[in-house]
Amino acid sequence: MLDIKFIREHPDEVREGCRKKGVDVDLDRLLEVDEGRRKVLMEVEGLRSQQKRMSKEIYRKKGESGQPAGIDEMRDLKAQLKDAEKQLRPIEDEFHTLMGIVPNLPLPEVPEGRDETENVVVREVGQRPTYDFTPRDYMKIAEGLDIIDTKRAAKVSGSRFGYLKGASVLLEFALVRLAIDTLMEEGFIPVIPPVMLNYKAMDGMGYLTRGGSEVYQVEKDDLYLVGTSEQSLGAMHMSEVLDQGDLPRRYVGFSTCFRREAGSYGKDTKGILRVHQFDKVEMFSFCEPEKSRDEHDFILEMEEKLVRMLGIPYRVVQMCGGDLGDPAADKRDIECWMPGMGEYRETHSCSNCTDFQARRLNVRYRARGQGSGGTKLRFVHTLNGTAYAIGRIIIAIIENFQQADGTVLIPDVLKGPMGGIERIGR
RNA sequence: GGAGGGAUGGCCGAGUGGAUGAAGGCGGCGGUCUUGAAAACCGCUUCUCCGAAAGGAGACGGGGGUUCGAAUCCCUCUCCCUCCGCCA
Repeated sequence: MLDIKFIREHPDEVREGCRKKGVDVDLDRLLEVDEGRRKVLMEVEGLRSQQKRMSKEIYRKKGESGQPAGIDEMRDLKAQLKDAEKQLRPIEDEFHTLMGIVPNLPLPEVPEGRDETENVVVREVGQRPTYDFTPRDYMKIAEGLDIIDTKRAAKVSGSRFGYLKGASVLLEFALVRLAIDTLMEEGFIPVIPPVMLNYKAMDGMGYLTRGGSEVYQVEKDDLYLVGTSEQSLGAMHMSEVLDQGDLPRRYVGFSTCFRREAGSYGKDTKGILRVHQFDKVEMFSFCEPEKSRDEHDFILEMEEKLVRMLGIPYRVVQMCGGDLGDPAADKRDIECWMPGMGEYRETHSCSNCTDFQARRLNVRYRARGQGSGGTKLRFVHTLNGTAYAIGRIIIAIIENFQQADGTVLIPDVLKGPMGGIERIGR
């Protein structure tokens, strides 16, 4: 959610931001409704003011001569007030609906562009491995090693599911532990959050407006399955006031993620690259507004560190305006090199959502002012970033460290947590 | 699933129809004292919306009702807690 005052005072900036994101919002209608709303609001408040005054008058004169005067007029006034309030309601409803569909504005430095084809590669890091054989696709290797089984998953669940088995399970736990240990050293608080959220929390994170079809809903209980623990981590401090001294407040969450993948029919249908259910370690940060750009850099730095630790070559990609979701003001991805596929594939993503989610969720902090003024409430900024999306990192490990004989070498940092084994074989 | 209790400011907690936006405490901010700090003492401190301002309105979990007037009475929904049952 944006600030209506900001929209009112900078309509062109908002229009420009929506254009850059490629989102069509009827701003003129919003401004018109806002104006009407304020007019009716003033009327209602005027009537209420009058009612209050008269009511006090009646109270003051109570003791005097029997039935107090003015009660009949009050009944009239009340009817009038009810009328005005009834008029206000649909206006308020439309106002909130329109406010809800205005996306966050992209930061000025976000490049122009319609979709992912116009994202900008910022840098490439690491040496791509060379092979004296033709590198295979990860699923071929994984099936050979019997560590990923999508066929049986299809039998019991449908397409876009998978069983991780044997060494891939150990790999998952090792990765989770590595991510949590690494991030705890940086002050992140580890969290295992709920994977089901109520409407208020899910809507507050801004993923039901556009992209709502991605979300699984448990209708009977009116709950939503998270697509990422970002959603439950961000909503954790809903309606709270944080202390300035506690910022930035950084969490590392581990959870299963659920995505309907509606609209991606035919895309990445094989294997576990794009599935309905996967596990992910995720970073989330609440910080002061002035510091969110730095915090964004910091989260990207953590992501790169985690990828470098594994020794996987990658590139950093700056999202263009058209490829940002509703809540993001800025977003950068990491794409890992996948030798089997012969291309870079997205494994990480970090976004600065500025105060967009904080406004919707009402997450504020008490800012210490100098002098006698004391303190002031302000909205925090929220940021999120992938630590490890387990499935995709397993893919990257298999593809990058595959051997001619179909085995996979284990990155040094993972050997210990995997019980000292050097490679995955049969 | 059954029975009961509860939801008030940043937090705890009083308040059962009228000047209460809300006692008291904690916390926070400022000050006195001190070499400095702590303690003690004094003062200030709810938030949101409308308005250029003066000022006005709203908010005691959400929604509705009764009343001239509701934190306070009634209805309803949600959430939390306790006990019993079931259960990983």
